[in-house]
Amino acid sequence: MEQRLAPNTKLSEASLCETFNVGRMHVRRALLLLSSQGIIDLHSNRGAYVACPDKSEAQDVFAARTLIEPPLVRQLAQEPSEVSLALLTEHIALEDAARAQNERTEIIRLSGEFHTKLAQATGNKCISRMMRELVTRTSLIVGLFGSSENASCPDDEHTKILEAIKSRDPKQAEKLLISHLIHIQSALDMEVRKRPQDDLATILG
Amino acid sequence: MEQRLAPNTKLSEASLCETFNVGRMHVRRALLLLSSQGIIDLHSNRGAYVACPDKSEAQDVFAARTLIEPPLVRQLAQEPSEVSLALLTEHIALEDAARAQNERTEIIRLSGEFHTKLAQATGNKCISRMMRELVTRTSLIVGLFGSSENASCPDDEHTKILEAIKSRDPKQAEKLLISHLIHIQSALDMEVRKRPQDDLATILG
DNA sequence: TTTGAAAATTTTGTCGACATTTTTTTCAGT
DNA sequence: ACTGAAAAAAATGTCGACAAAATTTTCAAA
Repeated sequence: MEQRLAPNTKLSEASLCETFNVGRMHVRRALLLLSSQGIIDLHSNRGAYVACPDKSEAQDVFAARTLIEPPLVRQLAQEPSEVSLALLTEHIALEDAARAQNERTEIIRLSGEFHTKLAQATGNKCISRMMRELVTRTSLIVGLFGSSENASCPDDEHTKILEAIKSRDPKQAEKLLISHLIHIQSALDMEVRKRPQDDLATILG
Repeated sequence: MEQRLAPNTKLSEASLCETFNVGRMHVRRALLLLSSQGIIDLHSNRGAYVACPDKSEAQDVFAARTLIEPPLVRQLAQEPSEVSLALLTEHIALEDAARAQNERTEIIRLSGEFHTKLAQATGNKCISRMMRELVTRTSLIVGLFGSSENASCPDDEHTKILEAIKSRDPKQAEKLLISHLIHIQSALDMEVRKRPQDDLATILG
């Protein structure tokens, strides 16, 4: 989620055991679950690697989000609960703080998490789970295909979406969200992918 | 998917090992994956049980489907591939055949699978996977809350949806699908749930 | 130096044994 | 009989050892 692990990074069981001080069984369980979420790939007899989505997979993720998020936000803007609005407002504050302090990994994580929280605001566990998975995979894709600069810096787009929700304006919220998704996509270059990379222990410390 | 295993049925590791002639490791892996899909519940130190969704969870599943499937079908009806149409047509034939021969489990399975195949027809792997999970859980819910008679017998509703898609009529396809979903829901009684039940080995043979 | 096959090492996959927890059974006391 | 605590049985969780596969290294020949 924080893009600290580059796609194709090998996740060997031994390293993970050492890093997290747990037995192989726990590591294997975790890897199995992550692979079921499309976050890592499990190659038989060859180990686990951070997933490296190709163009087609990336398009599928965005198409799925384009299908789900607009009706989701529309619905949310119809009758948002006060609690949800408060949580989202709080989240925006965190995003701003992270941006102010220029904390790259934090910005990336929170940036995705906003969308997860939109889904949580519906109060629907299925939808939350689906969005969480889609957002995680999006993070991977942005890390792979994103131009290094503007790596998912929607600046105030989240703020505007939340404002539309607050003013109970479904049409506007949906419209802003759609253009937000398009904006994220347009910052990607699906043809050129970055270099796969290396050393696990160094990264996770 | 075929509703042969009632909610709350205990799935003990030993039984599963015997039934499928595999080691405990394989059984445990399978159980973990099934639990990640919400099909079974894993209680720590107490084993695996077929999930028994409560009213709220059931509503979440239907709300998720109501959110996703209409735009999905709308999109599909805009430009369906010939291959997809052929597959769906073929599927309807299977459904009719099963109904003609009155094969209960087959009817139930195919009935859900139609929706999965609608998702597959979009060619989007994410969407397919999400729908497959939602459909599976729906099957469980219908088994739990459904009045025993008309257990998911949409008769010709699937046929009509497919016809709307064939005639490139997104609005109509969406409309039919929405009422289809409502129809399924209305056959449920969320208040009265059926008896939890028993014996695994007998059922799976 | 380069190539390629064989050996050595490392890594993953599977199984069985044991510890822990839960469930069932037993059995004494009311 | 009925209750409830103790004992027995059964089930789950975890670990280490070994087998199988993949990767790296070694080393001889071109």
